Amino acid sequence: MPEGPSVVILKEAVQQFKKRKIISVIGNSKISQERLLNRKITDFKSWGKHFLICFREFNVRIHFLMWGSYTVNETKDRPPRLGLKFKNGEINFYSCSIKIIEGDLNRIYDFTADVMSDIWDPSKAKEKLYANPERQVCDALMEQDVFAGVGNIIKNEVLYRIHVHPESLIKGIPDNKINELIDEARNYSFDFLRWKKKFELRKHWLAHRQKICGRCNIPFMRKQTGTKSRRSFYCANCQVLY
DNA sequence: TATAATGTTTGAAC
DNA sequence: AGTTCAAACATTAT
Repeated sequence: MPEGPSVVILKEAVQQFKKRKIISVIGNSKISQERLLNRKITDFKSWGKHFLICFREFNVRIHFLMWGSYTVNETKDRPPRLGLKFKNGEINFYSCSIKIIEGDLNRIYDFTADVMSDIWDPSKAKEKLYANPERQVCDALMEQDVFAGVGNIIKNEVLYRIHVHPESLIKGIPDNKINELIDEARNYSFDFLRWKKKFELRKHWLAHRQKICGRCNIPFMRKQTGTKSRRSFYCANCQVLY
């Protein structure tokens, strides 16, 4: 369930529990369950891939890592890591990482770095990119401090869209391409959101897990790239190595 | 059935 | 002391 747009979908799915009191807490997470019991949720927020349940004096951070999932008003056939019940329904979180964050979220998170945020700031992203000119673009795009919410699917699709080879160094990429990179990181994320809501995300993949380049009609490269060593799918012909 | 994969943190090893 | 790297976490589609 990982990338940023999926967390936005979750946030929308739980709006019915905003301002509601938790009447039961279950789960095998290490966090204190009694801390949540009888507390009212003030808001749900997200920062990149982080889902945040806000209370008056603290927050619960949920990270789904690679295989985490959730259900709303349903259960799976195994105990949740955290399950919250309300008078009007329930949310269950499975195989995720859960942490309490004390105090004000703005002290921890820079929401202008979240590609899905209303206050996303592309100029700050650009500064952060140029602060590490030797970095490969495939690593830079996945850097959560720069592009919070971007994961491997978005990385592959963005680089294909803008015809840039994943192993290009930031310092070699022309300035107007850097602008395109930043714009598409956000654009594609919103396309991802729209398609995922219609359960047709995969249908629109042009690079991720694809075998043939639709533009050149030749086989895609598939390689672990960058220091993060994540899979890149790219066309060695039409994606330029800068 | 075995494998690989939308991710991150931790702590050991160098 | 700073960097690198494997392990751990745990699910599901292919």
